[in-house]
Amino acid sequence: MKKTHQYEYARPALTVDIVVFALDENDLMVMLIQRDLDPFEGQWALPGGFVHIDETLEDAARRELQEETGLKDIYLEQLYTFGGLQRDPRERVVTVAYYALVNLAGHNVQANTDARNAAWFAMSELPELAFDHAMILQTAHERLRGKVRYQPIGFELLPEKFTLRQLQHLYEVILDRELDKRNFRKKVLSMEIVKETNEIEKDVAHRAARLFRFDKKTYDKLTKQGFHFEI
Amino acid sequence: MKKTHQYEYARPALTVDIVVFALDENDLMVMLIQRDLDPFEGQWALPGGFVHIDETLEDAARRELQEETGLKDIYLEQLYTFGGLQRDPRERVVTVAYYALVNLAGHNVQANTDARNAAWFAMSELPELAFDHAMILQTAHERLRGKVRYQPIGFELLPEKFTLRQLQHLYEVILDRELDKRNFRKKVLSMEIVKETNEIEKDVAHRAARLFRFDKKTYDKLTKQGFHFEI
DNA sequence: TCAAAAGTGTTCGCCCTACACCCATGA
DNA sequence: TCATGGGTGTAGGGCGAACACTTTTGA
Repeated sequence: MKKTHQYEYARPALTVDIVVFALDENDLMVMLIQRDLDPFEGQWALPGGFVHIDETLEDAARRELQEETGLKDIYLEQLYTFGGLQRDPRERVVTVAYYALVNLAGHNVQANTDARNAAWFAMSELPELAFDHAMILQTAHERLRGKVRYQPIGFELLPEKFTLRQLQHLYEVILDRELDKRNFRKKVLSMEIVKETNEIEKDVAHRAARLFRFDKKTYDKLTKQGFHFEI
Repeated sequence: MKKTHQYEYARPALTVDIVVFALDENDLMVMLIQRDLDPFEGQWALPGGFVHIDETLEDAARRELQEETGLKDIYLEQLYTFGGLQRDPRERVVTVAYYALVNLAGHNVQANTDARNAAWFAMSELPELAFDHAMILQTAHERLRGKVRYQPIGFELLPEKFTLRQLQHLYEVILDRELDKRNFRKKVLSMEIVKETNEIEKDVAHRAARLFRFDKKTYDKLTKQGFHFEI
């Protein structure tokens, strides 16, 4: 790196923080880390950490996620950059926040030894959060609510094969309102991006539902033709 | 500031860049600055600069805008944060991009002496841009196209009082398609957020159109009641 | 009186909504 | 056979799309 800076002023520190969402039976869940260092020692916080000089922002977010929670290869999207002056009591820290969506069943967080301080919390039963993480989490929640309706990102919260009831439940939890079963099915199936498999659910004490999967290829093709996903 | 950093690694530099949009008779315009320093000396670039240690990101964006273009008190919103490793040939620079909307008629850029290197360009006739600013501009353009349809931000590009034809033209330019005059008027007027004034346009060589204004108070009230703007 | 843009109404089809019953399966 | 959720059809209303003519004004 050349030493030809125009400005030699003090620089803010730069971090990433990640809001990881998942879907429980009944709740939207978020992954939190219990801090083992000051400040806010013992309090819960979003996973995250400093951006290294030789990694992109998304790389930093993925690295921190893996280190702190064991999660990898998951859907990740930039959320917003928080630059308030008093975010961190130690010094000026600007953080680029990301949000991630995972399928709870497919990722065993507890298996990772580094993740012993990580845990899932229901959005309705959150602990007090360190720093301004409550605000970041709220921003992420609003973004998810808004975006899930016009981008097919909800599928990231489900296993590869899912029932239409599961999909409907997902929207009901995120949008926080009930949907009509018949209308929901008609709408989803009329878009051709959710394809029937010939498998059915297992181990249920009643008629087993058919499993479907999201057909990304068809979605991409239709999108190029001007198709617009919307629930 | 206490000197208790956990990490003393090299830090990326942090800047802000701003995409300022305005509306000409026929085109969407963007404000660019001709660089007078290396790198990219003489090339056009987005206004922007380094974030000071004691100012928020938005404050930095507003300060740079005023210094470089003379624009102030305008609509400004965070766009995206760009953190690629090779954005700046000198060193690692992360930039928080904003976009701004201004009413061309209301802001005389040329009046500001510091803005002698600033100029408006039609989006259809852009010069080559410094750094990764072409990508930032493209991202801003996509955001504007997407957002203008479901948030009443388009009014920021018009004078306080405007004709429905002007408003329609705005949407036609940004969305890049023609709209039906009758349907457009019906839709806009059926939402009660655009109010008739009793003034008419001046100095036109034909029947003068009535002037309208955006009623933010009513918009906020309706929004609280669940109303959702959409064109 | 002409040119140029302002301003207005109606029909049609589609999609969203609301709503109730039969079906398949495991216990 | 019963309990549980899976799965389907239809009618009505509202909204967006398509479309053409009259009005007003200044030149």
